[in-house]
Amino acid sequence: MPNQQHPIEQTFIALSDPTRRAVVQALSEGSATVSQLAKPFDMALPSFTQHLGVLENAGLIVSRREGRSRVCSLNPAALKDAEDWMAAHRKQWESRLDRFEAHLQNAKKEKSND
Amino acid sequence: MPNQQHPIEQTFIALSDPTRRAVVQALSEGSATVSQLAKPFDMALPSFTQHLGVLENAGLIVSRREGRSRVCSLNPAALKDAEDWMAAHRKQWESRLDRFEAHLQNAKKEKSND
DNA sequence: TTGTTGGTTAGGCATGGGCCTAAGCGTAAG
DNA sequence: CTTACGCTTAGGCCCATGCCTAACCAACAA
Repeated sequence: MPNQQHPIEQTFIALSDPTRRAVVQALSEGSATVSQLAKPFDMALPSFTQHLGVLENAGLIVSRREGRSRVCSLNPAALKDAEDWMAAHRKQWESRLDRFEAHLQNAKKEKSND
Repeated sequence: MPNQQHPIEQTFIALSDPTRRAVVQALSEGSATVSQLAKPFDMALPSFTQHLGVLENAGLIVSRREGRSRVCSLNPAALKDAEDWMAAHRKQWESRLDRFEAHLQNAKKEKSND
């Protein structure tokens, strides 16, 4: 059964492999079956399917069975979650930097007022 | 010598570990020395320093020596690069979805014009 | 000088991840 | 019914990663 919880950790793990990032990139162009996705890679199919499993487990992709094929599509929500995590910390740091620079400006002004 | 190239791969690898994400989170609150950062973790110092090495190698943090301490700070640029990568693919997929839905709407309208 | 503090280097162990081949299994086609 | 296709399951190999301890080094303190 597919893991219904998709902690952000799984997203970063999934995206830390070049094959899996390439799959995400490919799927951003549109849905595709397993063998269509696998074609560009010089890799045995079971290895490739394992990568898809990691991506699906992270919630980055979803798949539906269609005849004897399996069609995969991107799930933007998981990407968004990871983006948000990074943006939150980045912005907090950037705003601290801004306040620090403002403080420096302020100190400079105070001094020129002496 | 520190790796001067920071491909996006290193960023995702770095963020795929809970200890390292916690460090990023801590550093978003402000700069800190190695031992300050290490304190919350139940881990030998060499293990922790290794994590800092991964983060620095990914360009996520920078550090300067100060006396016998080493002060680390966050580098928002690396976070931004990874955010951008994800946002690009997410948005491309979302816009495809939008066009697809518009197409469905269109087909529906055509049919009602029969 | 002698210690102490803050951190790094060296080296080793155990688990996990990525890759493979071989075999199985359900669906579709002949 | 038999064959072919599109995967998935099982199991094994190998290297990378995360963790440890022990030893080292450089800066400051007594």
